[in-house]
Amino acid sequence: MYFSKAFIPTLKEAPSDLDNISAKLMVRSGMVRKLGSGLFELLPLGLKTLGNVISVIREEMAAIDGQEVKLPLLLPKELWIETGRWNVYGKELFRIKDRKNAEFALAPTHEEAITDLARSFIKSYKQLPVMLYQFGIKFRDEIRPRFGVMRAREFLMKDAYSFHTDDKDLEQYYKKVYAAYENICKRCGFKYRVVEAASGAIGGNFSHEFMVLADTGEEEIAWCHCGYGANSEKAECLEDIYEKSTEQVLDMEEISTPNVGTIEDVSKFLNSSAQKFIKTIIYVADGTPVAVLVRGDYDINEIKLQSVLGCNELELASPEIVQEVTGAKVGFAGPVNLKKKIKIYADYSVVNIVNGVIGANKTDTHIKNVNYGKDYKADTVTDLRKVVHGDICPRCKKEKLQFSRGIEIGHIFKLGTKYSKSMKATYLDANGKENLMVMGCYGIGVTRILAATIEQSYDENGIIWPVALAAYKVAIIPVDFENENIKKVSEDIYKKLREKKIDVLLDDRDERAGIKFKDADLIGIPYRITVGEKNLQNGNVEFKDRKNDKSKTEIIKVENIVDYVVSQIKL
RNA sequence: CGGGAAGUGGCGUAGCUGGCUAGCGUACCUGCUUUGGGAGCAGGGGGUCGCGGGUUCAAAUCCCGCCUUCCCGACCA
Repeated sequence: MYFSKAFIPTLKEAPSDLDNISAKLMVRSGMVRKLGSGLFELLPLGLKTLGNVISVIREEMAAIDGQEVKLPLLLPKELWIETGRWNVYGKELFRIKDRKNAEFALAPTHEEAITDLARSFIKSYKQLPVMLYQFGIKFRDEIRPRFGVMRAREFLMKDAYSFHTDDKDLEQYYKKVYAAYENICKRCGFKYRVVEAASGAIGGNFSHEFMVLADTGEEEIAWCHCGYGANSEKAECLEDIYEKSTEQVLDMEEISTPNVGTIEDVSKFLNSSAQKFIKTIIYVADGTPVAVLVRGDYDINEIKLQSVLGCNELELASPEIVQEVTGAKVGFAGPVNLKKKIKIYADYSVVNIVNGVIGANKTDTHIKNVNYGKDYKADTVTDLRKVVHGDICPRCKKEKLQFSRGIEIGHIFKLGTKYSKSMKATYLDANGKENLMVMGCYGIGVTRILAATIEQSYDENGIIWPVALAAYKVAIIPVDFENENIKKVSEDIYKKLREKKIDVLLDDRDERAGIKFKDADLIGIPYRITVGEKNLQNGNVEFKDRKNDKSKTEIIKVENIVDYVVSQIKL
């Protein structure tokens, strides 16, 4: 492509409504334009780069027998009613009506559609396993679109779904997908980490996230040198790490604590530490209030709680409900003498507290010297808190957990029969018996990969694309395109590289060399050939790797440059 | 949804407190000079100052409403 004919509107300054580095660079380099909050137009350069990401993914999917399909974006409500997600998915689901007033979902994901497809054609165990995937637009009415294309309301996802006869077969295939995803990460040049994750609204009980490491990432990863890694919202806390104090167990005593509701206030008031506290929080799970206990210096992990409760909707109880359940204002709840009988869920951290402090379920009153077993009991004691710095790795139980930030670019799930059950997707086994298909699903944020790559690979001049993803692998910069000799040599190199099937951008614009260098750097073209008068007099051109400092260039003979570039690209 | 900020040529912005020719940088067009890391000079085109209403002789500026965007907290590839 000749630059003068290319639609690559680069900008010197980024528009002020962009927040992070990758969004700014994507807009400045003319890859995308922002149309509205969470809405981006892909321009030729962006689409061409995205195409390279798609090619990489497609090859890896083909390698594990994935077959590509294309499903509608407009999905009938009925399918979503079948799985119950029409109601569960919430406000994030775009819902629209047609002229007949029939309702549709703008697809945020495609489990319903694919399961419907599978059940209509797959009848026999002989047809299994099968994996179908697509590159499809997804719509999600995000609470807060952010970070350019990383959290957009409309984005491109590669979503894959596999169908199996049983768990064992799924397990084997899951491992293959895992490996394919690792290949994709490697080919995109990512520094990444695979972590255990919570599965959220998609469902299932087992999943892995592929995290691209970047300080600007939205996710926090907890990991250990022993190999353990988990999304911090999923990372487990051990049961037996809480020492039991040897102080003498005392009897409960009510104390007046007027207007001191928060843990901080009460510990000051009692001259005690937050570790003595049993924080009691009232939640409403699918309409039913529950009490949740955690040690005062920890926080409840709502994702763990939701999974323990097995509920669809979980929210903090309103002050009215707290009043109704405890008989006191917010801030004075405790597990002893709850006014209304509700289930109590306790985190491991509270059990060993000796002579603890709790709310008395009476406004402006606390109780001290509370002991588990003697004074109260929970219905369930389990892991309910967030991990914190200093926690021990739950796997090796030796080292402290490390924390990093990451961008989630892929997520793979073992769905089991969650969807095949609700949608009655069955097959006949060798004995003629009907069974539910066992499913897995596997997503990659394709547009997000572009942003994630940039977050990991840029400098003060712009993007540095890995060769595999770069829209143009080589930029040819004639210092003066009016100069016949320079022009001839540039065009000659251009032609020869094109013959080698290499994408090249020849900057034939009537601009000063400085502008051409700046644009090539901004766009992030991995290799640059500069054709200038001085070097040409000696039969040379200049070669530069974008990754290197600008002073670091190589002088190459004109007749060797094409082969040299080809050898560099293959490296 | 709650809390904060902002909307002025393509992009970045000044002007708004204290109403009265809408300015600067950059980008764009023309010409001359320049020519290896975002050149200089001269000339030029482009803005219903987010939208609607109000106050006023007069509104980018003051008042009311709406819309949009961004930032901080509950979703997820």
